[in-house]
Amino acid sequence: MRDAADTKRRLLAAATEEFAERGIAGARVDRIADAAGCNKAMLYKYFTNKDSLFDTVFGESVGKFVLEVPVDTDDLPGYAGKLFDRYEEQPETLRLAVWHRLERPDGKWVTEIVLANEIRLHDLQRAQDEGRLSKHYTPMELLVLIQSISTAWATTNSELGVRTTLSREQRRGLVVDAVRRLIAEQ
Amino acid sequence: MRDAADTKRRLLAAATEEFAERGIAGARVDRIADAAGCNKAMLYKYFTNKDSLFDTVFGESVGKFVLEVPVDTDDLPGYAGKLFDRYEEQPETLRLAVWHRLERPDGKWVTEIVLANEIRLHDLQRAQDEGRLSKHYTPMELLVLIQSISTAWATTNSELGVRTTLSREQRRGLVVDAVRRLIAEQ
DNA sequence: GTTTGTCAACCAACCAGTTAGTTGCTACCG
DNA sequence: CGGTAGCAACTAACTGGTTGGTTGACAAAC
Repeated sequence: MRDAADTKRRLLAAATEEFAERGIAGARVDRIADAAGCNKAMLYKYFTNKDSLFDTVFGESVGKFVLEVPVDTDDLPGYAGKLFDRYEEQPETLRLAVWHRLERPDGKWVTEIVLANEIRLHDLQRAQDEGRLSKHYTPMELLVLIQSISTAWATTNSELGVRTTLSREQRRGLVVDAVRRLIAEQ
Repeated sequence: MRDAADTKRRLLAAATEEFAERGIAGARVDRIADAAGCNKAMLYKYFTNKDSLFDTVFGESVGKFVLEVPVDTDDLPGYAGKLFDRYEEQPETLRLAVWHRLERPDGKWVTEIVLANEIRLHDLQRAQDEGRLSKHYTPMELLVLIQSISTAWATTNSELGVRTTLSREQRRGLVVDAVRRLIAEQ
């Protein structure tokens, strides 16, 4: 019954859900503890406070993400499609990232993101040097474009009435096709 | 000295800043009243509660936005550039929209958005019918793509270390060029 | 018996929303 | 013109409930 590691894991899972849903200011510490089936004191023992709990949750979320969706420099449209799939299946990742950007603008940079990004930039650069990838955009420009296009549907305000009229497969198709067009030679 | 309309305007201005900065859950009603230089009770007289104050702020922000940035179906890259400019110069608009999407997912639809969107879709459709615009993407797909590309830089998490390394003009150039590529024939 | 995990109860600060009372403007009356 | 009644604009202080964070007592494992 007594399992510190498991308690910690349950707290993290509950916190992930709560933060993804409501953000930092909207999240309630009591609700997280309740959902984890344990006491608030545990939360403050394992994570020093609300903000640092969020940071842990976000770091963990990003860590999983970069492991699970590696960039394929020889198939950027396919990469964009995989990003799209991941955001569709686990929207918490994206929501946490948006909350992070809005609510912790000067929070410590998550090293997982910085490192993963440097590797991606380097890989793209090499693909361009070796002639496997169009040089029309710089590696950084490519990353920004692919990122924004793969999250296009998720970040569109619902007023466009868009979510309902197109199937997931159609929306995915647009993402893949748009990236294909961007990196096409000429 | 006693000017109801002006008090209301000051409250709206203060609320816009506070909500854009901190979102709904993070905003403080006292802070808004203080910044507006008036009493909290005034806020509750003119706007019934915090949520409806946010709705008013957001509706007003969107209303101004759609008036100031009309779509030009014959120059979509230029339209994307204007969107980019507007988001650079008045980031509150975009921030409010993101807070809205995160914190009021089932709030009432802002009619300004719905209407403006219908008009845009219709205009794009006609441009395609008259052969002035590529039919590769549907009007709705075009809107979603243009929207996401023009906000690409603003919605990229700072971990990419991107904001500092490229000038505003360079970032704008990318947005315009990407849209140009997407709607190019062939 | 000592360390470690757990919890109920507690606290001070905070926060959205209310109320009872005051102030300044103005339209009407003499 | 001078006085004043009425009303909208405004305010200070309060309320009931919530929130992040703490603590001291107890229980289980070793």
